[in-house]
Order: sequence, then structure tokens, then C-alpha cells
Amino acid sequence: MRENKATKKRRVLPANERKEMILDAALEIFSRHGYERSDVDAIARQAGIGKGTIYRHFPSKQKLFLALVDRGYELLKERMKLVPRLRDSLQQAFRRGMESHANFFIENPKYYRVMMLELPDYRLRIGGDIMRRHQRYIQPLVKGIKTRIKNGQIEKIDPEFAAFVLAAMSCIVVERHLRCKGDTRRKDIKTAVDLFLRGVMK
Amino acid sequence: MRENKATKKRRVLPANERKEMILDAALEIFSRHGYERSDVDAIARQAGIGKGTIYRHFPSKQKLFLALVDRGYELLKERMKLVPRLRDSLQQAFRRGMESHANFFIENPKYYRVMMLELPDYRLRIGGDIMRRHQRYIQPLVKGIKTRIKNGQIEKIDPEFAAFVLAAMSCIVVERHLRCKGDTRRKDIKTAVDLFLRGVMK
Amino acid sequence: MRENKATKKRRVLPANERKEMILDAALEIFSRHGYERSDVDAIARQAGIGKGTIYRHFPSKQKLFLALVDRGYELLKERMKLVPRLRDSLQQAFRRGMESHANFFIENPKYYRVMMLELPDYRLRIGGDIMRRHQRYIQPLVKGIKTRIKNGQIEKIDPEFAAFVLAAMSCIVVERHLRCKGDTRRKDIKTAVDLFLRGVMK
Amino acid sequence: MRENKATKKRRVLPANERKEMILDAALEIFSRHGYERSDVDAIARQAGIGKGTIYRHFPSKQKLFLALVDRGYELLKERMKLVPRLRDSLQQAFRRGMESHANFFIENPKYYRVMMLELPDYRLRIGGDIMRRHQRYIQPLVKGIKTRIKNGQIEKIDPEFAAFVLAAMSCIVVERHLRCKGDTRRKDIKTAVDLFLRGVMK
DNA sequence: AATGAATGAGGATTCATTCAT
DNA sequence: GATGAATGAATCCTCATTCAT
Repeated sequence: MRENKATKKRRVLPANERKEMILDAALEIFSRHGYERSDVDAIARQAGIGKGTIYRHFPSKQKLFLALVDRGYELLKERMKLVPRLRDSLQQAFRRGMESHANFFIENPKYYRVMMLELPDYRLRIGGDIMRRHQRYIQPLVKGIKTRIKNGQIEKIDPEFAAFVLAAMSCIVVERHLRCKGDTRRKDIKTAVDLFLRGVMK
Repeated sequence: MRENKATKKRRVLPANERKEMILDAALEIFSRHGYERSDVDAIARQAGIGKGTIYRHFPSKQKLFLALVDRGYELLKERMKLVPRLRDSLQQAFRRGMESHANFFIENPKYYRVMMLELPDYRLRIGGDIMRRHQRYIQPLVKGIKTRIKNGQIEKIDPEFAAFVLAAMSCIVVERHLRCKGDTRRKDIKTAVDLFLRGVMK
Repeated sequence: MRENKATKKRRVLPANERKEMILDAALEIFSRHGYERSDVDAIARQAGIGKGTIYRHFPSKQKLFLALVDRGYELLKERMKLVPRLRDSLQQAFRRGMESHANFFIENPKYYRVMMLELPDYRLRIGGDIMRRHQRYIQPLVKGIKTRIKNGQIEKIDPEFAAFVLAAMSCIVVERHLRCKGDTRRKDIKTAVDLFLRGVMK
Repeated sequence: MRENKATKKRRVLPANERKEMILDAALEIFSRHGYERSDVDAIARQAGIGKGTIYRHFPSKQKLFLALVDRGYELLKERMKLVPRLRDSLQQAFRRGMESHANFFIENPKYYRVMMLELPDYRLRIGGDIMRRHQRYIQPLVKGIKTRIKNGQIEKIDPEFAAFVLAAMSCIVVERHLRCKGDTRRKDIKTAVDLFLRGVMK
């Protein structure tokens, strides 16, 4: 009907690419408005595709959201994988760990919003689903700490508790950075790691 | 049509009592389902009153939620007021502070859900209103830390950062407790305070 | 509870006075917002009384509105009663009739809004009730015209049609006046009567 | 839960047709109950479609009503366009004008109710929007009268006033006809035009 | 008699999901 | 496969009317 719509051909893409496109759009919209306030319509528009297409690839808005969170954790995991070499000094290990974690979210603030901000609200709704993911990603850290304890490098401390503290500190770094009072990142990471290390070292 | 409604007598209450009733019901529902998924109808049913009554006392769902959060901060403040005596030792001061904070939420898990879990999602929705409240309640803690620094009792550290760490630790205590693997509270609080103090003390 | 509310004592008034008060308030509100958009609440507030009191004196919002329209027609009738003396010349008679009619509404624009503007909208809803009133007040005019015809003073013309035309012209005068392009009243009335008379005179 | 819904198939229509369908239904409902008492639900039911479909095509109830009124004026304009040839005699011109106008509404009494009866109530509600439309449609008539005056065919008379009188007369014809005391139309139109012409001719 | 708190049916609008094209 | 029109349950809020005080 409109000639300038002729440009946008209905294109058939391989399922993978389509899914990625949709997840990109979902990231944009969910991070902007939160889960409940995001319309599937808006996501489709953002992706430049029809609403029905989203439902061909994801069975529901909720599942789409979960897939997005999963992708986030995947990316985060990849980023973290590079990090913890046990031959690092304690200092180095924790600093590098926190740097990777914080930097990932600072560089991907949309994922921060989707994965962290929605997390608690989500717990009320999808409960387990989201929490399980969070647990899963915290586990490596817990293990690392356990090892350090076994090695006698740090005090006996509940390793899960310690892992949560580290994660929380990282989030604080991110939030302060995103609130943008200049680049507090470097300083904050040092502060955090120092505090933590002094707090747990023998 | 409905004959079995004779039971429910209409009761007139003083505005204060009504408001409290409604807030009680709102606490129940909001903490159970989160803000967006709670509907005013459900709150009315929970309160055993008509929907219109809620609107007589609160101009909108949002304002009702805010009023509930306010009541929460009020209760928390009262609980915290008893705490910080400067002549307390550092140990005592921080332990008692964290105890009060964590215990308040452990004893009032519904407020925890409403005040803490909704907070980030709310940031995207109502933004300022909620965050201002959060800031306001963190401030005293920031000041306390500043004083300790000035007194030379603890290391120079960004006081806001430190305050956030303490608050986060408290939340971790609460969450672990609510996830109910036995009463980890006491141990966790000790762990947290020890970690923090060793981390910041000179 | 509030001392400055002490002024407004709950006063018991004779039913008549109360009714008048309420009708005054109703005139104010209905003329301002139209029937559907006027809240009984607003009327009560305008009257400075409780909502319940209105229902003690009028069984429903609708009946209150009708009572108000009735009072309007009563006032209009009184104003018109002074007018039509058959010994007047034709000119005089019609001019004075239209003057009285138009002036009544120009001086009581709120009644104009309530009686004229709502009239058609109302016809859809209360149907007969309102139309009957309108008919009743047009009748004298119809009779007058019939007499003039019988007297051979004016052409044979459907007297109801003629009466409607006169009433409509009067409304036009009022509307133009209320739209306030200076005082067109005098000129318009002359125009109207001249047009009508020339139109119907033998 | 509902098994007997199988009958109603979902039909996809081009936007134009859908809009027309909805406007048809709206005409039916609005003319029956007036604006405020008509609910969107009823219009959807009348159109045999879902409520949401209406909102896909019209952004709000109000805009839907306005669109309906616009369609009415469009139809009326088309009907009137056929009319005024300046070479017509005065008699002919006015008679044919009034005939067209009155007949349009007599043949489309629903439009009469929507466009004319709601008009005054609407003035209080939407004000400008509706009134502007009314003005626009009166203007050609005003101009026609001005021309006749300039041509010296009729007396000097306020042309807007005269136009209003003609429009009012036409409405009277319509109303008398709709109240259905036999077909008074022809006679009434003659009466009206005669009255008017004698009233204004030199 | 007067009050205004309480009620709940009703109404406009949104949006996840379905399905005809 | 892709599309977006269609759907209607769900939701917030209003307001005429009732009734405890």
C-alpha cells in the first residue's frame, strides 16, 4: 500500500538469528521499562518484526524474559571464565574477579537492569526459575572461596555468605558507577577488594 | 441474586483505623504478588471491605503502595532509633545496628519483600519517590561512619560505599534466614560484622 | 475534631428551605458540567451539606434534575405571565413576549443551560418527562397564535410550527447574547420579531 | 468453560471496512442512548466484534464519537452540495436547501440524534471540537444569505441570525416529522420557507 | 434530621495471546 | 514462516446510592 514500506521485505531468517534479534529487542525494552510495563508489541516494533513472530520463537512473554536472562548469564559466565587462575595471588584473584564482574555490568548496563533489578521482583513471580540461575552463577565463586579456606589462605567463613558479599559489593560498584558521579570504578573496586581481603584474611 | 451476603455488615471506622486496616491488607497482598501483579480488588477482599473504600482513603494504587513503604520505613526507623549510642564500642555499635536492621526484616518479612525486593523494579517505574526514601534511611548510617572515620576509629574509606556494604550484608543475612536453612541469623550477623570491622579497622 | 469546622453547625432547616438550597446548588453544578458529569457529591459540597441530605429530599439524582427543570419552568412562566395582553398590538405582543422569554434566559443563563441544553440530550434518556414540560410551556404561545389567526390578524399557519419558530428565535437571541459579541439583544429581538411578523402577517 | 462459542469466527477486514462497521455500530448505539450512556462494550457487541478491536481503530470513545459526527457532516455536505444554484429563484433556492437539509435528517434520524441532540450537551463536555464542526457547516449558508443581500434580493438582515433561523426551522421540520403525526414534512417545509421569505424579502 | 463513610456495579482502556491471511 | 488484526479477560478507578452513627 505504501511504497516506502516496500523496503521492509518480509524476510525469512534462520531460527537462531531471529531469536537473537528478538532477544536484542527484548533487552532494549525490558531494561527500559521493567518486565510488567514492557509490551510484547513494543518488543516486536523494536525488533522491526511482527508480534506473531515473537510467539513463533518464544512461547510466552515470560519465557522470552527468562531466555534473555539466560543469555545474560551466559555472557557473564564467558567473561568470568577468563579470570580466576588459582596461581594468582589472593589480591589478584579477587581483584580480577570483581573487575570482570563489575565491568561486565558496567559495559552492559541493560543486562544489569534486566538481571539484577528484575531479579528480586521476579522471585515473587517465577520464584525458583530465576533464583536457580542466580545460584548457579554464584556457585563457582563459592567453590573458589572454599578452596582458599582449605588452602588456609583465608579465615574460616561461611563461603556462601562470603560469595554473596563479594557479589553485592560488585553490584554496589556498578550502581555507583551507573549513577555516574565520575568514574569511581577503579577506586571502588580497590576499596571493595581491600575491605573484603582484610576482612577475611588470616 | 446473592442471598448469602447477609453476613457482612457495613462498619464505619475512624479514618485512622481504616487506613491501618487497608495498609495491613496491602502489605499482605503486595508482599505476596509484587506491585504490578497485586490488584486493588484483592487488597479490598483481603481487608474485607469494598473497593471504593480504598479509594476513599488513598487516591491511587500507587499512592497506597508509597504509603505502605512509608509505614515500613517508619517502623524500621523506630526500631533503629534505639540503637546507636556513640559510647558503644565499635564492635557493639555495628553489631547492634546490623542486628536491629536484620531482625526488623526477619520479623517482618512482608516488609522486606515490599521495601527491598520491589525497590529496583520500582526505580524504573516511580523512580524518585521510592529512591528518595531509600536514600533518606541510608543517610544516618553514612553519617555514623563519617564520624567514626573522623574519630580515627576506622580507616579512611568512602563512607557511602561502606554504608551500602553494611546494608547489603544485612540483606544477605535476611535473605539467608528467610530461605530458612535453620537459624543462621546469629552466626551470620557475627560473620558480617567481623568481616566488616576487620576490613575497615585501623 | 477541627476547631475551624465548629463554625459549620449541623443545622436543621424546614424542608422547603433545604430543598431550595439544594436546587440552588444543583443549578450551579448541572449548568456547569451537564447532567452526567455532575456528581451528587459536588452538589452536596456546593450546598455545604452532606450527601445524604440530598437523598432525604430527592429520591435520586434524576428526580433532582427534573425538580430543577420544573423550578426553571415555574420561574419562566411567572415571568411570561406578566406579558401577553391581547389588547396589545401584534407588534407589541410578540415583541414583549420574545423580550420576556429571551431576557429571562439571558438573566438566568444557568437555567438556559439546564433547560435548553440538556433538553435534547435528556430526551434520549428521560424522554417524555422532559418533553412534556416543554410542551406544556409552549402551549400558551400556541393558543395565542391560534387566537390571532382566528381574529384574522395573521395568516393561516400551523400554530404549533409558528410557536416553535418563535421559541427557536428567542433561543438564538439568547445564544448570540451569551456568546457575548457585545449586546446584540435589542437588535436581535427587533430582527426576530420583524422577520416573524412580516412572515406571518396578512 | 464456554463451549458454545464455536459459532463466531474471527474475521480479518481491511481497516476501512472495519472502521465503517464500527461507525455503523456507534451510530446505532450513540443515537439510542446518547454519548455518556453508551458504552464501548455495547458498540462492540452491536458490531459483533471484540472491544479491543474498537480501540485498534479509534484511540478513545471520544474520538470515535467525533469521527462519527464527522462522517455525519460529510454525508450532509454531500447531500447539500447538490443544492444551491445561484440561478435558482430565491424561492427555489431556499426551498431546495431546506428540503435537502431536513430530508437528510429525516432519512437519517440517527444522525439527527447524534449530531443535533447531543450538540448542546457536548458543548459543555468537549466544547470546541464539536462546535467548530457546527460552525463550519453553517458558514456556507451564511455566505449564501450575504450574497442575496448584496444582490439586493433580500432585506438587510444579520446574515448569521438569518442562517440560524433557517437551520432552526429545518430542525423543527425534522422534529415534528420524527414525532410522527403523519407526514407533515412537505407542508412544514412550505410553511417555513414562506414564512422566512416573506419575512426577509424586500 | 443530617452526615459522610462504605459499597460495588459499571465503565474506559490495556495487552498477552491467537489465528486468518 | 511471518504478519498484525482481532480478541476479551483483566485492571484501575468513579460515583449513585445506602446506612451506621
